[in-house]
Formats: sequence, C-alpha cells, structure tokens
Amino acid sequence: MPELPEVETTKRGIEPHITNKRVKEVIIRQKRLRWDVPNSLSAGLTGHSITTVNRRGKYLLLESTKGTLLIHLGMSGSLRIVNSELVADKHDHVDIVFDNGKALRFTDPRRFGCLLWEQDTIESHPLLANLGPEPLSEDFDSSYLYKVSRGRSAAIKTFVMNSKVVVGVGNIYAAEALFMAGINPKRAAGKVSKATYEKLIPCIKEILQNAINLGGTTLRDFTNSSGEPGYFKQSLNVYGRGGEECVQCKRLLTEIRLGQRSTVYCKNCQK
DNA sequence: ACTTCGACCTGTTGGC
DNA sequence: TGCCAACAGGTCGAAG
Repeated sequence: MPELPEVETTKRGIEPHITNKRVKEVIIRQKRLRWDVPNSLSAGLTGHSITTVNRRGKYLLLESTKGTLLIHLGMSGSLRIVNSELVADKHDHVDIVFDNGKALRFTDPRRFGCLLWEQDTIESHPLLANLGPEPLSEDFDSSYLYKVSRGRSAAIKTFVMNSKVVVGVGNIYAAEALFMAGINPKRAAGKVSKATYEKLIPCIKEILQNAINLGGTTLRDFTNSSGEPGYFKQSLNVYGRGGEECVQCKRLLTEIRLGQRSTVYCKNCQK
C-alpha cells in the first residue's frame, strides 16, 4: 500500500493527536504481523508519552523517553485516530490508547507490516542501519546516484526501488518518475549516463512532493489518519494504465514485469 | 557484492 | 451468480 507520500501523509495526520499525550494502555489484539508485536511494547510505552514522530523512508518512528515504537505499514497497513471505545474490526491489530480517550489504531489485513519496540538507539536498528538517503534530501543527487549505480546490471526501475540505494520510492512513483524523465524502466542502471541521472533526480523529487501535497495516492483502500483518500491518483500517467493511451503521444502503453513488479511505460516516450 | 526469487498474508478483480 | 487464478502500494532472506 504505502510509499513515502502515504507514510508522510499518515505521519502528519497522527502527529498532532499523539505528541505529548500520555499512553494509558496498549491493546494487542492480534500480534501476528511480519514479526510478532513484542509484549515489551506494552510494558515499555504504558504510562509514558510520545515525544516525537519521525519518518525514515517508509518507517514511522514514534519516540518516547523510554524507547521507540518502529512502525512499517507493509502493503496494506494503516494508522487511524479513533475513539478508544470504537469496536475493533477483524484486522485491527493494535490500539495505543491515550488518557484523553483517543487511540492510535493499527490495521493491516495482509500482515506485511510491523510494530517493533526498541529501547536502545534507534538509528542502529538493523532495519534502519543500511537504508539509503531520503529522496527529498540534498544528499540524494545525480552524483550520488551515478556513483552507486556503476557496475550495476539491475533495471533502473528496480534499482531506484532498492531501499539501500534510496528510500521511499515504490512501484507507483518509480514508474511515474521514469515516465516524467523519459527513461525506459528496463535500462541497466550501470549504463545510464550522468546527464540522464541529472534528469531523473528532479523528477523523483517532484513526483514525491506533488503526491505528498495531494495527500498521497488512493488506489483501493489508502486513507489518511482521518479516513480521507489521497488525490494523487488523478495525476498518475502510467501506473495502472497498461494498454491505455500515453498522455503525451497517444500510443498504447506497454505493461511488463520487472523484478516481479508490474511496470507500465511508453515505448515511444521512454528511451 | 550483487541479482533473483520465494515467501509472507488477505482481499479484490476479471475471465470463464 | 459462482468459482478460481492472478494480482495488489513491500521487503526480507536464501540461493545462485
């Protein structure tokens, strides 16, 4: 489900509702996720307050004075602010209940997401330690991408979706950025010129920033923490449009699979 | 060191 | 209408 814009949208939605709020109780209804929700989460958070909400790639980091709650939404995860009395549904895994009667509710039908509790320094957590730069930061530029791509045979789309290269670029926005930049997603990353990376970088940044501004992309079920959809779907030029007309040249868009992910592009506009 | 692929899950969709 | 295969916003970890 969520790529960086959807995670950022979620972060902005929950942040004002949970910052400096004391946790009354942690209810773990269904601990089975990618990794089991640890029992230490309840003991660690109860009675303490969330001090800061950070995002690193697609991970949300809810920091308290006692430790950090690390959350990943996987493919189908979401976080909402609800009244704590609201009856839980089938796939509602965890409630972080606050003193004011509100709760942060984590829902995830496919269970590819995770909630982990980390007492020590969060930066050194194995899931975070090897992540690449943030795509919207200055560290992510054409020199960097050119340098790390040398000798790599992977398709450029697969390459930019690799979180060790850059975080947060998933299947939707990789396809959209490559279309905007006019680059064929199949091209070997290691053979792409510096000049072409100079074209690609601002496209990735612009696509992600636009999507954040519009509250993310709602395909089937993504909503923000208040239950509203994102409006970036209407800006999609290639994702999910295989066989339809290219918005630029009107030829039919090609759909292939790259790295087990469906990939749509225009053979005419993307070289 | 890098690439590929299976695995993890449930829900929805499209073809017959 | 029903059934079933294919597919879905991610990514870890094993195997090559």
